[in-house]
Amino acid sequence: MVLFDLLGRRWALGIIWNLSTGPQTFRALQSNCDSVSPTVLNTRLKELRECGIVRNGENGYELTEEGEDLFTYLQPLGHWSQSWSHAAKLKEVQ
Amino acid sequence: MVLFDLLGRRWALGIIWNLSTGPQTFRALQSNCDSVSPTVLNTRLKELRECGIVRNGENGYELTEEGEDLFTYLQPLGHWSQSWSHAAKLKEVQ
DNA sequence: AAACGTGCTACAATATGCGTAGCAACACAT
DNA sequence: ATGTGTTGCTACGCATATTGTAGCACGTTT
Repeated sequence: MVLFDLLGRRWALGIIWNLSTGPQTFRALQSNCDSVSPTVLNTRLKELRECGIVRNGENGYELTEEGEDLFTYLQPLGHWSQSWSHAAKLKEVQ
Repeated sequence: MVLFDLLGRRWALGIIWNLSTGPQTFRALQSNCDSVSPTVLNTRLKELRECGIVRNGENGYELTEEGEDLFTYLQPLGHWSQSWSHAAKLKEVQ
């Protein structure tokens, strides 16, 4: 339940998702996340760092081993969301 | 990304998680979610219903087929979170 | 009728997020 | 050394979201 509290905050999932493609600078991450305000981005990064999911490495922010691990469990959601948004759009049309 | 926006709202994940154990009444769900305020619970339920993840059935609120499907992808996160919170606690001790 | 549980709303207080501006530190070129 | 650029990040005021408490309207049971 603690995990849901952490992930159930705005942009937490998006940040992890974006970092899965590789290390990014603060600003790059910001623009990739639909221009989140730096205030929130910094807060989320701080939380995720404290939980050992993200770290500030050589090439900017990146997922830790635990973060990568978490992402592998998160990835299936991406596939599901595609078919889901597809079905949702079909319903809109009706 | 739309999915992350939906799930990245407070209690959205918790609601789905709780409903996975079976249908629940509004109030039961509320007390199981750490006494969320009814305002938020109702808002989340409305959103989740509009997205076809949750519905109001005979025995109270329950997951739709799509909701159940989503949960199967969510479930591995529960396992991961256990080992993760364990590791996190170990770090606190240090 | 009285008592209960149901889903849900109203309202004020608080927390959280957003958007903009801008700082300090560093790199590099002029 | 002075400008120019990028970096991570903070300050601040405003907007939105969430919380907590109270209570309504409805149906069922007593």
